[in-house]
Amino acid sequence: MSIDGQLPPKARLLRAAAELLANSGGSAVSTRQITQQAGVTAPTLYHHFGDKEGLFDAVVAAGFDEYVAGERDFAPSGQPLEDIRRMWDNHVEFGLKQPELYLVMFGNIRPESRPAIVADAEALMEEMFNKAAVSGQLNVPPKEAARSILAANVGVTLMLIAEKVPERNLELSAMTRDAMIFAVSTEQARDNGSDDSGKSSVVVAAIALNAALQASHSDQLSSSELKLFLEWLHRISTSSTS
Amino acid sequence: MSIDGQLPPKARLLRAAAELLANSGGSAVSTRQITQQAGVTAPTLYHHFGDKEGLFDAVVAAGFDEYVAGERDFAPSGQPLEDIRRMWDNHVEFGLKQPELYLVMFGNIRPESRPAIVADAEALMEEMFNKAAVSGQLNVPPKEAARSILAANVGVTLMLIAEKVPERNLELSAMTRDAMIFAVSTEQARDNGSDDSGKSSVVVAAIALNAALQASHSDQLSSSELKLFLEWLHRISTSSTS
DNA sequence: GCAGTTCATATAGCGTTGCTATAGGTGCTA
DNA sequence: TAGCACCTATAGCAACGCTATATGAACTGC
Repeated sequence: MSIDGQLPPKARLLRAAAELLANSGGSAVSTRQITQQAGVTAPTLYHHFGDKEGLFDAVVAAGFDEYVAGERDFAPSGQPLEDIRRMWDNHVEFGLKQPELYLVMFGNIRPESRPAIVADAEALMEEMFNKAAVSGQLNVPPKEAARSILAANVGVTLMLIAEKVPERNLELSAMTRDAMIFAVSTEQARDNGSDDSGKSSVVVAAIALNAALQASHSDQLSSSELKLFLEWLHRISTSSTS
Repeated sequence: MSIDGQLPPKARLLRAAAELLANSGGSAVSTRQITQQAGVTAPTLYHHFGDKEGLFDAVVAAGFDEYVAGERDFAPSGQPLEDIRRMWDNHVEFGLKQPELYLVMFGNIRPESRPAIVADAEALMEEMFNKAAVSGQLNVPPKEAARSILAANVGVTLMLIAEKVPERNLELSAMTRDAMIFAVSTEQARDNGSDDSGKSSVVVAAIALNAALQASHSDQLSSSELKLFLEWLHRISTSSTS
């Protein structure tokens, strides 16, 4: 199962490490696995990459190029905030598509040691926020906005990765994304008081009622009634959120 | 350097693990270190805790108690959203005070394996959001709000931990916190005379929901369902919930 | 008081990990 | 051909998580 062919050992090591990482399923990947799959022996790895972390950094660098490509490849829409929204989604998508690589990049956290890649990602996002700031759409400095959004973006992505696939709910991402972007922006489209105010008041009321019922051990309703009742409330409160 | 004294080996192991973890400075802690410092041998560890992760889980459980104590120990201000704000700050403070322990609790992420502790923390926060929902201060379901806020809270805390101490800027936390809380809240609750919040809100919410349902041609429910539903709402809203 | 049982700890060692001291091969320039 | 970098392999070290096995201690039933 080794990677034969004409590639030089260094490239074979990179490729083997990336493949094993992608298929590891969360368990650790050993240097012996990597060198065996690459068809080389241990000293070759350490000659080219110094140590295991060096190899992983190199893999991450390649992964980051892919990440950056995803972050840049859409045409600027002229609306920086819309671009940032897409940046967020690209970030989450990248994390869910390659969770192991993402975890090496963003999940390998140790106190007071900030991976260079985080700074790079932050710079990428700050660059985008600068455009928003130029057009007066920001109410906080771009740097702060980028740091804040990236932190939330990483937090959401990590939480989604930790969840089992069938339970992953991208609403979490969309909601957090919009909340954060709105918070740093100057747009005031919050309360239009227009048509959907009726709808949203249903939602608010249903949510409040639902919570109140769960809080008080309501003996107004039998348990089976209550169950159905709550199910309806849930249907209402989740169906009409737009 | 071993922990002598009268404590049973199990407690000594827990204590040694917690101490070593707190002083590890980010590097890994081995079972040999732990057993040596505890003054026992390896099989004792595995007899009591199964494996290394079991021991760490036990340490985390103790750490979580401390975390929960921090999250609960302030008196409810009567303003749930204000309490949530303090919850957020407690979370960050806990993470910065004991980064290694925090990383074991919230930073040990693997795909599709969600640590039980995350679910616990989420439940704790959801509980608080339920109170906010009761007083009609939420515009999203409490569960979604809790997940979203917790994700952002963890993301911010991890990012702060990764930064070198002198560069840590708590503005990042405050800003993200307020952004998230604002986003899930119904900002209208500001000028409420807070009198009619609480238990009677069941009635208020039920009435509001009732009116809203009748106003909109709700096609979420069938007509017979709606009839029964409204009957229940009537029962609830005309009786006093304890 | 004594055998039987269970719990708790120790001795010794297995297999794997990341990594390296040393040496040998390969291809280039002179 | 000689010399010199560069690259790779053999073999093995120390540390890791973990365990098969055995021994001691404490309690139970008769």
